[in-house]
Amino acid sequence: MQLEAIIQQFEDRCHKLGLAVTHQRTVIYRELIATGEHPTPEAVYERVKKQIPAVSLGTVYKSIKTFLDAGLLREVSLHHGSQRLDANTSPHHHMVCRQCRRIFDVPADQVEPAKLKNPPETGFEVERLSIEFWGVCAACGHPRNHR
Amino acid sequence: MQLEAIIQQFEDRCHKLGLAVTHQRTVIYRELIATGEHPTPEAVYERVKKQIPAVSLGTVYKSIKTFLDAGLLREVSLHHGSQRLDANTSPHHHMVCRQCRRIFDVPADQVEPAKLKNPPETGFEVERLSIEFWGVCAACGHPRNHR
DNA sequence: TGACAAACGATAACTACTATCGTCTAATAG
DNA sequence: CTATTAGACGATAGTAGTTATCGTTTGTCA
Repeated sequence: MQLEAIIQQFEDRCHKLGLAVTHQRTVIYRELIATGEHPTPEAVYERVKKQIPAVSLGTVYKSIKTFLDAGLLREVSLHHGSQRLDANTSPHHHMVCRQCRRIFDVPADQVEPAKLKNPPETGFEVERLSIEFWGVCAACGHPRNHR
Repeated sequence: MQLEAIIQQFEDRCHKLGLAVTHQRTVIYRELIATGEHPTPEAVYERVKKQIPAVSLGTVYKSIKTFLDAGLLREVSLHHGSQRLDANTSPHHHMVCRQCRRIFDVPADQVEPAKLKNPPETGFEVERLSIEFWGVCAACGHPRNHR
């Protein structure tokens, strides 16, 4: 899809969600789409600042949070913030609650193993893989507003 | 394996690695093993403090870093620290370099999909899954000291 | 076009983590 | 079983990443 069509869709979704379509939000969203990478908020801020020199870092953070809540954007990982340690030496994967961020072990033999069909020709040397089942744990219930 | 046998093994590995076996390290490691969860360094500190009230938070952080470097411990995720954003709406997974932490997309159709053999009876509602291939990217080379 | 809710920028505050430094202790060599 | 010493410790200051507060500005809708 063309970038401008994506921006159009973004504006429509904002209207539907009752979110004001501001110049800042549009530029921030455009930069998030335009970069093929997985930027940090700081990196987004640097890109946006080139177009809106007066933009505030707080605004970038607030906009990102708004987009995440609205489902316009995803996080690569649910674990940023604080480090989580794993001393379990037996092969296992994880279930992660997206609300309370609790982590539950899933023994490896309960999982149909994933693998790359075509080993990548990028020179990337895969050493191990980590499978995470994202969802909502029993304690947090099963609300409908998915991210 | 019994807890005390694991501690014994821990002390042997410390000696082999040239790491001093201190009371603090032993208690920290024991608490990491004893908790079935995936604690934050802060949570480990709280547990250790009950046994060594004078322990410093810095020591807990330093010990954890030492254990990670030595391969005595793993991180649940390579992404703690700063948030990483994902505006790519097409189904995909990730390859993550454990050195430079760069993230590369892997289209979902290149991956043999994983799934839970026995849907968990824990009340955990799985919404989506995230597969990460951990390794070393071409730019970082392929050193031998794996984590 | 005017009213108002909400978004903005500036700034302070907070959490998670790392570095520094003087003291203490585990490892070792005698 | 001591003496020596590298390195591990606790206290504390500093940094990075993020969130909260507040007065001003702006997008939305009547």
